[in-house]
Amino acid sequence: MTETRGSTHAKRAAYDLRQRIVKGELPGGTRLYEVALAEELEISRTPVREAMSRLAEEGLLERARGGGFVVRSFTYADVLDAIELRGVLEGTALRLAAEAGVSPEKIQHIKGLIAQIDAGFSAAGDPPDLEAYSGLNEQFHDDIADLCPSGIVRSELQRVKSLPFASPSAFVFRRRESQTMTQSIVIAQAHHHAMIEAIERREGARAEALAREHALIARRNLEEKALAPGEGNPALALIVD
Amino acid sequence: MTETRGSTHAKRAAYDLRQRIVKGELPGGTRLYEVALAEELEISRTPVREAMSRLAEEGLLERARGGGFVVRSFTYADVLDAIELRGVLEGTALRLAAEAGVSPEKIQHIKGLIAQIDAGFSAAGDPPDLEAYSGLNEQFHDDIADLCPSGIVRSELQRVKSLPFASPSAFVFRRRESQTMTQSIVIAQAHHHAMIEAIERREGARAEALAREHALIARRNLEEKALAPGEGNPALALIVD
DNA sequence: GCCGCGCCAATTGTATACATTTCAGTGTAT
DNA sequence: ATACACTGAAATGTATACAATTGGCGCGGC
Repeated sequence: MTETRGSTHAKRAAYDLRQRIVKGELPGGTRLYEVALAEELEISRTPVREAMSRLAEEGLLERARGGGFVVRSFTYADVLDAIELRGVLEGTALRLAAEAGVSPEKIQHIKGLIAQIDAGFSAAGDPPDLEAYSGLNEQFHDDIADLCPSGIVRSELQRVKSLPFASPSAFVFRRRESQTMTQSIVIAQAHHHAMIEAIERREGARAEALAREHALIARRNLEEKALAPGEGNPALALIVD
Repeated sequence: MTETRGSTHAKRAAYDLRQRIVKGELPGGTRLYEVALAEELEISRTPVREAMSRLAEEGLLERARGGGFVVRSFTYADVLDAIELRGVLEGTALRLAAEAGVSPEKIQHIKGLIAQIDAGFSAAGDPPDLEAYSGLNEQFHDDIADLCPSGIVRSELQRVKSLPFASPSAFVFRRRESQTMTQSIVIAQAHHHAMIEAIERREGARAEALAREHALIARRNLEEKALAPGEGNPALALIVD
């Protein structure tokens, strides 16, 4: 390993391994051998173990019986479930935010983000720049989760979002895929408006329901995409079956 | 360290550290120093690091900036939130089970557990053996979670339950605390009956609502207990403020 | 007084040798 | 044929020496 990034061998190894797993080069179920990886990365076993431990914390590896680590297997059903779970946790985060109340400044900040997304829509109604939308969408989801007063809920939501296919931006595709894809973005943006309105009005149940429905868009996009296997979304490379 | 339990030094050290953290001997925010712990446990730094990694995976430790680990801090609010989150995740697990349908054999198994708990109630209506109730209650919660068809949801629920104060049995106290405590067990058992009925009838929303309400019993027990600080529940020792 | 710089001790990061465990393969006895 | 025990290679577990980094402290300059 020359230089991927990071300051210590362990961090670089973790980054490198993470990339390989997400790209599907190390399929689910693959056992990782310390010696082999150490030789390959030209470091000793110690930082390799450290890296594997970090990835286990992230949920990308599992400890194997009798020691060692195995790449965690994700089935197609797991991906669908992870997206649904993300919706459940985002819903809980928003409900708690709505119930506790959120300062007007924070509400305005979120509304500003939503307005930025609105500004990206052309008169025709579809966004000219999916790349920009993806970034703003991710920002929106991060910032709205921060409204949740519970650190426990925030951290568990963050944990689920860290799974590469459960991120809110995982299935905003980078080019116009179909009519329904662009339509789904319009619907998603309507959800964004409704979510912050629900929080502002302290309508917890509505905010929760919206977040769940919102996640179903990602789920539907995936299902549509999976039926038409084109150039393959990179976030799906680690699905084993 | 002579022998707590486990087969390797790392596992024993993890067990030992876990105990110390849960008992409050290592309060939240405490930094763990490898050398000091290694000398204390009479092992080398390597298994100490391994143990700390495992506890970080469990969520009991956090990686500190600049390396090393710190005992995670849990506030009283965190504990309440964790219980609520457990309810949300159990609710999701039960809803998915209800929606997917559960085999009659598994339903019967759960009903058998519930009947065992019923059998423990005396004619007067309160359980003679809180210890036995606690065990059966934990078993019930474990087994009902296994009905969930989603491995992702099961594992995240398991993760939250592993926090010592978020376990379903954390606030079933070992002796009769008060009139309301024993009453709450009667109510909890009614929830148990209703939950399996909801799953059997494939009433997903009802099952979800019941699980959330059920968790609120634990939350209420804790709140009542916290107002009257008696001999201190061990599961609460790790709360920092 | 306050800021910045550099040094030093403490702590973690890394390499490596050695110990132990695991597991598959193989043989034998039942 | 199956079960069991043995064996040995391969893997992880452990100890330890050394390297690199961090963070605090004091000194000096401004």
